[in-house]
Amino acid sequence: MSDIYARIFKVVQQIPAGRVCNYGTIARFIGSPRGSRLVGWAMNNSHTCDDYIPAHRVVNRVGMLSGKHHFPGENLMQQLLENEGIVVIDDQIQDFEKHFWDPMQELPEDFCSE
DNA sequence: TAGGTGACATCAC
DNA sequence: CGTGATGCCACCT
Repeated sequence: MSDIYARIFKVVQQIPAGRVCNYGTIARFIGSPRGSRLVGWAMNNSHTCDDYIPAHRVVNRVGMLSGKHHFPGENLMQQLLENEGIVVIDDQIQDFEKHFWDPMQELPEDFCSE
């Protein structure tokens, strides 16, 4: 597994329940400001990681469940989020800004340097 | 080796 | 303010 994956998974795993984050922010935090697509790609391959990756807490910049179709079932992603207290309507997270979790602010500066 | 793809983001019109 | 086009990085065929 590439080191960048380790960083992505590591950061995603730090997202607390009831919080969400977007691809761009994570991409910047791990050192690939333009690699937002890599984060999504990593989520798609999150199953390759032995640890559990709460990929449902990672959405696009507007808080839309762009990747719900990649989860098993019809609306598992939405169910998981709602189960954590997040209101989701029509694949759109309500009050996204309030639930937003910023790794730059919540994690130590050197977290990505490990 | 080269070309195409993707759970995005951003700029231009 | 909405839609379209381009850039990005790593991976796969």
